[in-house]
Amino acid sequence: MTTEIVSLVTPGADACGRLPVEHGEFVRQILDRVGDKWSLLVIANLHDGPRRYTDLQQAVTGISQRMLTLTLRQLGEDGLIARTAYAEVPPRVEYALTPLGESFLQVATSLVQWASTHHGEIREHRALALARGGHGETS
Amino acid sequence: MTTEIVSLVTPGADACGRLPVEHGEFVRQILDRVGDKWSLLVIANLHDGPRRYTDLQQAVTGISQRMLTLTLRQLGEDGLIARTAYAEVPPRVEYALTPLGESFLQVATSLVQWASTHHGEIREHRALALARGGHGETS
DNA sequence: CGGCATCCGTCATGATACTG
DNA sequence: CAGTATCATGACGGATGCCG
Repeated sequence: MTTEIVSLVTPGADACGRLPVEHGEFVRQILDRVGDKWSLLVIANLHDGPRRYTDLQQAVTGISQRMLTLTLRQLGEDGLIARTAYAEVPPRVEYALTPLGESFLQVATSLVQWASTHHGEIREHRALALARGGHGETS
Repeated sequence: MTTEIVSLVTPGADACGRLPVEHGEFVRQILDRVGDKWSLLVIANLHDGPRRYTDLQQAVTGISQRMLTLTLRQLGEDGLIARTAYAEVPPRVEYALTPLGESFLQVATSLVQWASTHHGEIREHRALALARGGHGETS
């Protein structure tokens, strides 16, 4: 829905078992999911266990109903989370991580940890780059 | 430049060492980099060693000069890649992964591998979801 | 060759309002 | 409480053309 990949990388760029870039097609699909603004946050907030719609909305803070609903639906369609609706008087719906979702959470976690570890370096680099070419040139 | 985070998640959602969601701020910054359309692909194409501008443009296939330049600059500012310009008659510029960039590549690789492993499941789920709610509802 | 600037279309995102 | 529908916007990305 969001993208329509074609080839992405040179068709002859394989022969290295380290990063199967040729599979860019589905890598991009996954990336479009993680890369979007909320998916990862929603998943992260599910690591504790099932959570309700409103509950999530507050947990993620800045998310709108629209985006929460959309993200939840996408994640559900991808099989990363499961939706359970209870036919009670006050409607209650819970979302939980599926096994697939949990396996993804681990990958996501390593990403987050990398970010935690290196964001300092990155910020330094950014500041440095900004100081140099951001306004005064090299002169 | 792309986003202006504020809080992202509930300020009281810590106490769990597994996913420091409270750090969503810089996680999002990283995510905005990986999540964009090309960064990961460019980085992946650099795992081999230094590469030239035009070289990269062909390697990534669908990328435009604009996006390649932009991506390269971003990555450079973040300290993930290094730019080396040779003052030769035919101008030559090479881009290479920095140690930071290589450490990131490892994380990216695990993400790609997860994608490789589970894209099948995801596609199944998607097809299933599509078949059910895509047009006919639940009877 | 390598790179930047501009115009422009698209689409994801967010705000708001309404329904079951 | 949970979710949908509509509208507006602004970021993102692509094409083109010019400069070092």
